[in-house]
Amino acid sequence: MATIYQVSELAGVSLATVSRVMNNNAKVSDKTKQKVLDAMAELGYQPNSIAQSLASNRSNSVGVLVSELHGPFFGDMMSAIEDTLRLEGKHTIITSGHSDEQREKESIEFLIGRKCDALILHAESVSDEYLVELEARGIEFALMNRYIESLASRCICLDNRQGGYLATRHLLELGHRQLAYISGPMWKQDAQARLVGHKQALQEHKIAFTQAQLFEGDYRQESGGKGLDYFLNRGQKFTAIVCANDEMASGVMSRARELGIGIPSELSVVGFDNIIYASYLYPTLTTIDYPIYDMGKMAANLILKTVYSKKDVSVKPIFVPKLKARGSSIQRV
Amino acid sequence: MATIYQVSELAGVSLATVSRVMNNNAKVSDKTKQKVLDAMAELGYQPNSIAQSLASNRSNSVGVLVSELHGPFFGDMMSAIEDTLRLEGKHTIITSGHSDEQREKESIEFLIGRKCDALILHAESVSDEYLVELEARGIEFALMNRYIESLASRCICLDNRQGGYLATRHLLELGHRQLAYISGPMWKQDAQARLVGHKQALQEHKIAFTQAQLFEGDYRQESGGKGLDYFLNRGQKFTAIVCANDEMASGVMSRARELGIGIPSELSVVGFDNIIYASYLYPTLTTIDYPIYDMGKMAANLILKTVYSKKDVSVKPIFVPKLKARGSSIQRV
DNA sequence: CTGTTAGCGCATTCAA
DNA sequence: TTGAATGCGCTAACAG
Repeated sequence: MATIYQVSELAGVSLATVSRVMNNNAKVSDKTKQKVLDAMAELGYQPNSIAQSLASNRSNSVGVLVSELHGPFFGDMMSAIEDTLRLEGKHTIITSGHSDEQREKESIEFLIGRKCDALILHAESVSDEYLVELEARGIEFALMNRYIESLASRCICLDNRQGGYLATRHLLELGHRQLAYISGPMWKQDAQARLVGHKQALQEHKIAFTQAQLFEGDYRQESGGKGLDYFLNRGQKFTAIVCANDEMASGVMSRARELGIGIPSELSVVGFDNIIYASYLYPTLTTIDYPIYDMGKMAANLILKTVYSKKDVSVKPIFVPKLKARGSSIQRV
Repeated sequence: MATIYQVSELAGVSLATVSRVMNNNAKVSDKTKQKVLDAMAELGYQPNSIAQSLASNRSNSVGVLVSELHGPFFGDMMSAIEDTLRLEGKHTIITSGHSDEQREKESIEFLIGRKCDALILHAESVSDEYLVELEARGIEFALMNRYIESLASRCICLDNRQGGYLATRHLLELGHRQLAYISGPMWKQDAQARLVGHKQALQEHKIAFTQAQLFEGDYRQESGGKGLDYFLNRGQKFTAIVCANDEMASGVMSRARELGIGIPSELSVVGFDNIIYASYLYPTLTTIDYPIYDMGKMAANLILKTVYSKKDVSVKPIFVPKLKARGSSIQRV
C-alpha cells in the first residue's frame, strides 16, 4: 500500500503538496499537480482514511441508529441514507437500539466513540434531556420521527397527526360511524399524534370518542389480533377499525379471518405506514403512506449540508402523509 | 476529551502502561493497574478509536455488503451480524450492491479503503475470480450464500438444493403430479441449486421434467404473477406451483385471486425463504425456512474466530433448510 | 513489571 | 505556490 510519502518522492515534490492536490483546497500549479496525479496513478495510491481521520479529526462516516435492523420500515430508511451518503463518499455505520433506553444510549455512545462526524437517530426511548445534552456536547445529529422544540432544526418528521386524521376521515367519508382504534404504545410520540388525528376527525364529524373504542397495541402484528379480540369480547359494535400501523392491521385481518369476519364486507380496516407488503395482503390494505425513503434521504441531506457543507441541498423538515385507499375499506353497507 | 497522556500523568505512570491496562495484554501489577483505572474514571477517558486503528493497523470494524438494505431477508441478516459483532465491540459498516457487478465492486473497495478488518459479503454479481483475488490480496472475508470451491472455508451456505427438493417433495407427497416451477434468475447460484432440488424430487417420483413447466422469474413479487400468466396462457395443466422464493409466491397468490383461481383449493403454492410476512398472507404460505438470522450470526462468528481470534466459537458452514407446511398447499383433490 | 522511543499516514501551521 | 516541521492519540518494539 503506497503512502503519501512515496507519492511525493516519485513526483519529486513535498509531502504537503501531495496532500494539497488530494484535498485540492489550496493553490497548486497545474504542472506540479499533474506530476502528482501521475505519480498517484502509477502507484495506485489510495489514501489511508484512518490516517486522514486522525489528522483531520473527521472520519467521513455517519452513524445511524434505528430501532431494528430488520423490518420493512427501517430497511427503507437505511437504504435511503446509505444511497445518499455514499454518493458523497461518506460511510454509514449502523446500530440498533431495540426501543430500549439503555441500548439506545449504548449505541449512541458507541457511534460517538467511533468518531462519527454526525449521527442520524431514530431514537424512541432516550429522554429529551439526553438528546439536548448531546447537542450541548457538540455532537451533530439529525432526529428522525421525533420532534423536540429546542432541537427543531435537527428534526425530520412526518405529520403523524395529519396521517391519523386522514385515515379516520377516509372511513367516515365511507359512511362508517362506529370505529375502533388500535394505537401504538402510548409512550411513543408518533402513537400519540396519530391518535390525536383520529380524534380530530371524529370531532369534525360530531362523533364522540370514548375509551371503550381504544386498544393500546405495541405496533406488532400480534397486538392487532389481540385488539380485535378485545373489542369483540367487550361487545363493542363497530364497522371499521383504524390501526396505528400496518403490522397491527395485518394482525387484525388474520384474526378476523379466523373468526369468519369478512373484510371488508363486515369490517373495514385501515393501517398506517404503507409498508411494502401492505399491497400483498388480501384484501390489499388501505393505509397511510409514510414516505420513509424520502425522509431518510432528507436526513442524510441535512447532515451533508450542515456537517459537510454541501451546497444546493434544501431540507424539508415536515413531511405530509397521504392516503392509499385500497381493498380493505369500503362503503358502510 | 481526555487523552491517554493525561491519564498517564494523573496516574503517575507512563503512557505505555496505560495502553497496557486498556488492552490488558501484558502483565501490569494490580496496584498500578488500579491507579490507572481510577485516573481513567476520573477523567472520563474514552480511547480514541481512530488513533487506535492507525497505530494498531486494526479498525475493529467489519464491512457488510448486501444486495439491498431493505427487504425482510437482508434485514434479518444484518440484524444478526450487528447483534453478534457489537457484543464484541466491533462496528458494522454497511453498503449495498444492488445485485450489480460494478456497484458490488465499488462497495467492496469502499469497505477495504475504510480499513475494515474483515468483510461479510453477500455478493451475487462479482466473479469468482475477483473473490479469489480478494483473498490473494490478503483481505479477510466471509461469503454468504455462495459456494466457491477454493474459498470453501469462508463460505456460509444454505443447502439450497435440499430446500428445492423438500418443497417439491412436499407437494408430491400431497398427491400432486402436475407441477409448475418459477425459478429465480438462473445466473444466481441459489436459483440453480433450488431448481436442481426440484428436479431431483420429481425424478424420485418418476415424473419427467420439461422446460414447459419452467418459468424464469427474477425473485420479485411481480414475476410471480407473470409466471402464472405464462403457464396459463400456454394451456399448461398443473395443480401446484413451486416458487423459488416467497415474494414470487406472493405474486402468484395475488394474481390467482384476480383470476378467480382458488388457493389452495384449485392450486397449491409453495415458496422459499420463510420471510416474515409469509405467515401473514392469506392463505398462509407453505415455504422453506431459510435460517438467515442464524447464518448471519455464523458469518459474524467466523470473522470473530479467524480475524479477532475469539475462542469457543464453532462455525457451521452449511445450513439445512426445513419445510414449513402452512395453508397454501393441500392434498390434491 | 515498567518506561522510552519510534512511528502509523496524513493535515496543517509557518516560513520561504 | 511550495516545503519543512509538528502533532493527531495511540501501539509496539526495545530496554531496563
